Amino acid sequence: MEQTSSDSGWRGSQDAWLAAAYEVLLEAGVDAVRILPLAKKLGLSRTSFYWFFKDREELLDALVSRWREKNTGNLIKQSEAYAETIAEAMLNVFDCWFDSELFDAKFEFAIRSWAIQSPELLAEVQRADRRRLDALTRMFGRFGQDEPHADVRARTVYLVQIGYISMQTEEEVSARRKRIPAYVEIFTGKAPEQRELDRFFARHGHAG
Amino acid sequence: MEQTSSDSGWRGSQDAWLAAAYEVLLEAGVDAVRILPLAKKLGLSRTSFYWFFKDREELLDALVSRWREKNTGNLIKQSEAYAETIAEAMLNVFDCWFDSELFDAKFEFAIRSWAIQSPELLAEVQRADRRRLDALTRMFGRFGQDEPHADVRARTVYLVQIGYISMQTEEEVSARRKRIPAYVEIFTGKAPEQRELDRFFARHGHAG
DNA sequence: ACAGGAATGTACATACATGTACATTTGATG
DNA sequence: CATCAAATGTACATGTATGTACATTCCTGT
Repeated sequence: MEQTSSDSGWRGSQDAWLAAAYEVLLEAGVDAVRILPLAKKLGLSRTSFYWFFKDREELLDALVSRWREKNTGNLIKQSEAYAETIAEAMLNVFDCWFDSELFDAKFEFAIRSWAIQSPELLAEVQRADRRRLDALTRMFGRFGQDEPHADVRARTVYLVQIGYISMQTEEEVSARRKRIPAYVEIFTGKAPEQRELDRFFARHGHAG
Repeated sequence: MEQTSSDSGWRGSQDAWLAAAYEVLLEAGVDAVRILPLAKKLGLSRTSFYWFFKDREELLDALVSRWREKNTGNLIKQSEAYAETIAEAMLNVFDCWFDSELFDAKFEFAIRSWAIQSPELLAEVQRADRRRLDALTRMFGRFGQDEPHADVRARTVYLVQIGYISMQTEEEVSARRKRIPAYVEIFTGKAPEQRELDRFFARHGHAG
């Protein structure tokens, strides 16, 4: 069985370095992800890093892989989930914005900021954008929107979220929750039914 | 009279360094804004930089000032411009997204990415967000939206744009132009009149 | 044409990062 | 408990950045 950092007797591990790198990436951007500071953070010698990674680049690649595997897959899955109405479908997608297991917003922003200085990463981010937008467009298509409207509605939903992430706001969940009905109405052109909202809030463990 | 770089007999100038810094900031992010590379870019000795700026920080501050003065002011102005209908008001705001004199999207993104590693800058960006959102909310309020809807509509408009910027897409203007009617409809809940669109396109020098 | 400030360049001290070579310590296993 | 690979640490060579001191060159105005 594969060992994780916590139960091997050693202080360091590939995972520990990666976890530290992830934290720093989210808090301060790629350029702050440097081996020496990470070593200090972990209380390890800088050079033992090289036991787990060939060099800094390999660490950064590992961060990108982590992002790739998490965010895009779940968003597409949610936009393809079963729904009776467009409002319900919309709320399935909203799950991503309220469940950090499904979509890691801070990570997403850090990656996009990083892409400004890396053409390869930018290309990859744009591939992800296209896949996500396509999935959302198909969702609106399934509920009867014609092509141009489905496209622009998909963009609206997606870009509002990407924009929200880029604002780096720290808000109470309750404040964000209040906007949900209005967002659903604007995004889909139709106000959601109360029972649809109830189902959504129930999923997210809010008493009501 | 104040001299600008081009007509003083000197090769360097505060403006030349700032312009180079601006370019690099947009292309590669803050961490690429370093004096030595800038000097190479300008074909000057690194140290003559210190004639114009105390240190790197002063240069970075100048970049922030530049951003502050440009983007926020114009966006607010456009959202307060005269309009007969909400669609027309919306299109006044759209001016910003189609005229780089009014709003510098790449600059905006570079600043936001920078903010990830600078709490002071983040605070300033968030102040700007608030001012801009308030102006947009007031705009929707003037056209009869009640508070919660005006707020969420303002957010939708603003976040779509911030999200678009964050995608770092390079698109033909024509592709973006096609989406305008659908966006106006989604953002305001009402399709724009043809004459309103005509007025908009005329402003932006498209034959029709 | 020359004085004097504006601008540039050279040289130096320093800081912080990377990565490699090699020695040392640590922990699991027989 | 001895062994051996896993993990850590020390030392060194190198690269790239910063900022200061000081000398030099260049433009402008008289």
